[in-house]
Amino acid sequence: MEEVETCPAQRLLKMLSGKWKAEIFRLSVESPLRFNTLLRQIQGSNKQSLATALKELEEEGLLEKTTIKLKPLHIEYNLTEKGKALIPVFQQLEGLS
Amino acid sequence: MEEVETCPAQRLLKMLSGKWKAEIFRLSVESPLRFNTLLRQIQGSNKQSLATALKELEEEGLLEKTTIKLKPLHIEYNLTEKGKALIPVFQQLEGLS
DNA sequence: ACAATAGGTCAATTTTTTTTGACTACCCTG
DNA sequence: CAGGGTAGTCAAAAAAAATTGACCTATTGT
Repeated sequence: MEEVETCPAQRLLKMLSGKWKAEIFRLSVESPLRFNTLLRQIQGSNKQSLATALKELEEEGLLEKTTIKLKPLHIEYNLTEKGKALIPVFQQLEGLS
Repeated sequence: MEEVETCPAQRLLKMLSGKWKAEIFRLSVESPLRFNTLLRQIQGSNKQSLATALKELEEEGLLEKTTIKLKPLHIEYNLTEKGKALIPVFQQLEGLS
């Protein structure tokens, strides 16, 4: 399908609007995320959806994936600077809810 | 389906993320909107989608519908105060795009 | 060695969103 | 009174997003 891209905020807005993204984002502000922990934290979600959401947030440059090579050897997702720049946007949205 | 509503920004975010909403919003900042004009302005859109988007934006309290009872007798959609409060949110989003 | 945990992928299905086309009804102009 | 503009609605179809269940690999703990 032909994407025409008129409004500059549209793409970002659409990317953020997936069913679990806002919640993932909110949790990422509190602490680094881990996949299975997230799966347990967000009731009603599922692997596939979380995997897709995390990948898209990563591709958008809002989260970054790090392999922690010590002790239990796991993966962490952290907010990037661009991600942190979105915090006030969420706060404003919450203020209007 | 059971909606659980965890993140407060989620509902608003989802409501704003429809395919044509950002563009409708952007145009509404410039001037009052009229249905058929919008249909011509937003290439690729269609009646049904615009009607749905306008209704949802209205229900959310971001736009208000007014019947202009003079001259050509038509309907206008204008940004409400709540709608105007969203302008800086869009600006921030555009800044990050 | 065995089972559990972590972090996923894939294909198929279901649900939601968007689009299409047909159809209304009310003015206004020539 | 015919044609055009305005502002829609409705049902059906198509497209996109979300969910399910099976499967997979690697690392740990016992």
